[in-house]
Amino acid sequence: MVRAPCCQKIGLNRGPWAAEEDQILVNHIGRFGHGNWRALPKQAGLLRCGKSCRLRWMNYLRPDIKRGNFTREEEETIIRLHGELGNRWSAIAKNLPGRTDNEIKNVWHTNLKRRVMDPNVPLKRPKKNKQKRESSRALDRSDSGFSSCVIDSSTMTMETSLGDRIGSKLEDEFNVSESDLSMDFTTLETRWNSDFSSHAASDLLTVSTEISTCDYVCGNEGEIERFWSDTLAMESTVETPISPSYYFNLFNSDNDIDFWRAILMDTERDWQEVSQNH
DNA sequence: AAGAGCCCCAACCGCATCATC
DNA sequence: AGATGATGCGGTTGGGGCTCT
Repeated sequence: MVRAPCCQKIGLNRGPWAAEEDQILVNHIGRFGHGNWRALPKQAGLLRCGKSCRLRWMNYLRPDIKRGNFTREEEETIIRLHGELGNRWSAIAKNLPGRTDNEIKNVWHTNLKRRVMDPNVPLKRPKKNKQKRESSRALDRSDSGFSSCVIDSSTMTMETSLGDRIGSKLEDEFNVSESDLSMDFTTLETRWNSDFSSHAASDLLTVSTEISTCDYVCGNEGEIERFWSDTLAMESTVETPISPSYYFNLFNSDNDIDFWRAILMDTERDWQEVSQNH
């Protein structure tokens, strides 16, 4: 019996994903999840096969994927597990959080295999920050430069020019004083409940977008900014359930693009719920 | 500077397995 | 229990970027 193709391929896009397609897929999964891959592309308005969407999400767009070079420990884990499990890449990937089976398979074939066969063989040319394909850079997380954020999240005290910039934004638009920005979290929560929570979603997101895209936080000027300005350029006049913990965790120095994506997805979900209730 | 060859990795393909009816 | 559809998995490919000559 000949199995029918997983989808009607005539007229569907193939090959590298465009930034717009990535964004559509991320937005759609953020809103509705991915219960049915076969139906997803049609629902999302993507000219892609469901299988292709799944692969793109699982191997690249999923929020919990770790990018960048494999550490020595990860490589040793792969070598050890490959010795135990063989080419069961997905099983190996389960032991390496944030790494995909495809990525592990690639690193095995391109680097680790020859090291195992002959430990004296030198490593292949060291990986540099080589330019990736344009499409693959659409939502690239590996070079977002978020680590340069230096807010002290334990005390919520703003210490740098980033603080000045965001601080003035908060002062101007939310009537938040400098002393507010140095409050401990409990005080801040109280203050939020009494004063800040009446702001509309669009106002809050204007600030969070500015924070996420300002050059202090985003070293890779342009891409993330585009992503967020495009994605968040939606109107909302309703109040949202964005909580102070959410909002002020924006200042955590460990935040990266995954964090911002999670914010986006949750916010969109919240908007959906709020809109439905109106 | 240019081009040939190599390397890397995202994406594809086909088969296996699981889920549902 | 078997048919059918959906998803997962591993092997492979193709093209862009990098290095070498």
